[in-house]
Amino acid sequence: MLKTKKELKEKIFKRLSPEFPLAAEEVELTATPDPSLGDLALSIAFPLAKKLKTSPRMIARQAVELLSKLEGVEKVELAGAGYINLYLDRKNFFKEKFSRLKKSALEPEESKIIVEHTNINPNKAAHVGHLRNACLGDTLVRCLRYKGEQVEVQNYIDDTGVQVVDVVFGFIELEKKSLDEIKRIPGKFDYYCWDLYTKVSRYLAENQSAQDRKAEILKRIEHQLSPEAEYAHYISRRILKDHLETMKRLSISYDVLPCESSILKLKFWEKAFERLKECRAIYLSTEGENAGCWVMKLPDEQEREKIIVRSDGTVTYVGKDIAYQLWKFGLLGQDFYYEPFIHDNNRPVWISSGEPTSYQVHFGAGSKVYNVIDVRQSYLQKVVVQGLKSLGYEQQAAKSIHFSYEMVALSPRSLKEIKAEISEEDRDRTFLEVSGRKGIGVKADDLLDRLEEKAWEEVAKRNPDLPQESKKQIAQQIAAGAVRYFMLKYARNSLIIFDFDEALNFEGETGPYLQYTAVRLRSIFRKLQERLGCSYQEIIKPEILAGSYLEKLLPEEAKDFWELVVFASGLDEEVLRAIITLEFAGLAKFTFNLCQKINSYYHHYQVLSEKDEELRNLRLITIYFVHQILCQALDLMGIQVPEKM
RNA sequence: GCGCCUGUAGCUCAGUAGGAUAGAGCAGCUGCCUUCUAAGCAGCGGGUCGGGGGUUCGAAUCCCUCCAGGCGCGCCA
Repeated sequence: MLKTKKELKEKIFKRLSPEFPLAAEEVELTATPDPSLGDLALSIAFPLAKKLKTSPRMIARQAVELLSKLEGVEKVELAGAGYINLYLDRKNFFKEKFSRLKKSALEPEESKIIVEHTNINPNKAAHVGHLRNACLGDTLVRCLRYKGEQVEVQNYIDDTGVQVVDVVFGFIELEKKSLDEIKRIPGKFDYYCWDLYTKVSRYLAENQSAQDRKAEILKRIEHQLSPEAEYAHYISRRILKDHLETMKRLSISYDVLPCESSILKLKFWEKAFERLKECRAIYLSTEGENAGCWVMKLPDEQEREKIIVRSDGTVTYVGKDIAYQLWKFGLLGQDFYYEPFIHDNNRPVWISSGEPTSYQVHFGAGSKVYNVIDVRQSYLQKVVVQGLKSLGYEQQAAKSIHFSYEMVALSPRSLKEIKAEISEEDRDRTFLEVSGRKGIGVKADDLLDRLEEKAWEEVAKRNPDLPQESKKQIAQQIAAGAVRYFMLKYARNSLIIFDFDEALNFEGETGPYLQYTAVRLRSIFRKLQERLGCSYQEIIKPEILAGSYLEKLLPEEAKDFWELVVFASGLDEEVLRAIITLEFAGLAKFTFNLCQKINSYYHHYQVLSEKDEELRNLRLITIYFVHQILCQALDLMGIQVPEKM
């Protein structure tokens, strides 16, 4: 539809501009409120009427005449107070759209786009909040690739930060475990550390004196001293592997894992620091409470200074982030070293190293960067962008996009289910923020396990004869589809108050409903082979569309057919809109509505039992068309289509 | 205190670079399985779009104001 609209707009402008004071970008084609009013609406008469001091209907009447016999348009009509409605040439439209199936009308604009997402501290298991981040990030990646962009997916690993230090502290000081003993801990290590981290947080809050010992461990890890650094390295790597396993369950993968330890080792910050000092982006505060710190000022926020380097000379998190952002744009003049960390579908996932390796691979140096981080870090992301601006990198600053989204919180019911211990002050709240520190959160794998269990039962009920292995695989696909749709269906500004009943629902506007729709469409083609002995490839050929098939349809079916085709053709527009607004709820809703329409369509119009062969084939081709687009949309959201359900 | 965000059906949410009659899902109630999978389809009921003012041909959408809620503003990450 994107292509059709673009071509039409140009033609319309050509016809109207000699007669009316009109700019090309003022020609807007929108959907009509009702398909019976035509396919596309032009509301240009309203602003023109104002300019020319006449009535919109007068303008519209004149425009309708000027637009007669437009190529690709069957009829132009005046409607309402002054709308100009266009009826598309159905036969040619469908023919063209069918021949362009699987071809995106979108075009790439960047040389290389970097998307950073997931970024879970490697000291505990992933929870539902992390799932939202990863699902949004991965969907963005898929949409950008569909648009034709070259995309590099990064997952930043804060392997030397205080959260990892807390767990190291727990193993050394509370559990008194040697590294070998830690290595022998069986089972899910991220779960083990989830509990330990909560214990440590409580212990540190109650024992102020332990803070010094923790600070010492932090220093020793930053300076790569034994044995603390080995602890941190082992723990973070093992948990990272667990995280990657969790994400794999959702078909989410990465190209490269840049680590904070490498940034420290290769002195990325020192380099950035020199530059920031040189161009006076930051300055040494000499008086007031920030005396002795290097600080940055945000131009529009007069009062506040942001501390970048502490008075003891250590750099803050945001400082390191500026250096990291410079590297992402290839502005640091230096790269990490890399080695393969794991293999995902025979493709290496690379991890950064501070030491030279034998691998000649390079990452970073993007022309546009998306950082998928929740809304609470908006201020810090602004500081990072300001850093780039101050260094004179205006263009890169403009292409540093903070993809922000609201957090996931837990409903009182969910809190009860996970048996969370809730403090007195939190008791009256209608929801509670996920907190790794307090151990309050729904672990990603727990949620996926519960979904899989439920899906398995449903599959077994319906398809008892399937082999165990198939049932398991289908259950996994359904569980993943449920999670991914759940995370996308809310607008990113909307706080998700997580509730098990809602997340575990497979009916209505859910991932499994979409999957079920695709599975059933697919089974029509399978049954075609089984019952009638012919494959759909024999029937669905482009030549068929050259015939006079559409004329065979009775008015009611013609209307339903056409509405379906026009709607399905909107995918490209929907994807482009999603990329521009960074909003995937619309794409999710579009796919859901497409499913509703196709479900309704083939309930009304039987396919295989239709005696009239031409009619049957036309229905088949319609269903094929929609099925293709549906599968594309599902793929963009990372939702797989099971063989059976 | 300052900044950002949110308020739409009983519940959860779409719809906001102004556009034709405000939409879904869940929950409730009616029908439809000897039929391409009932994880489905068809239908019914349900609304002062937080309140008030303004801008105009037209406002859920833009502006002002008030009310309610959330988040952020650390020499934490």
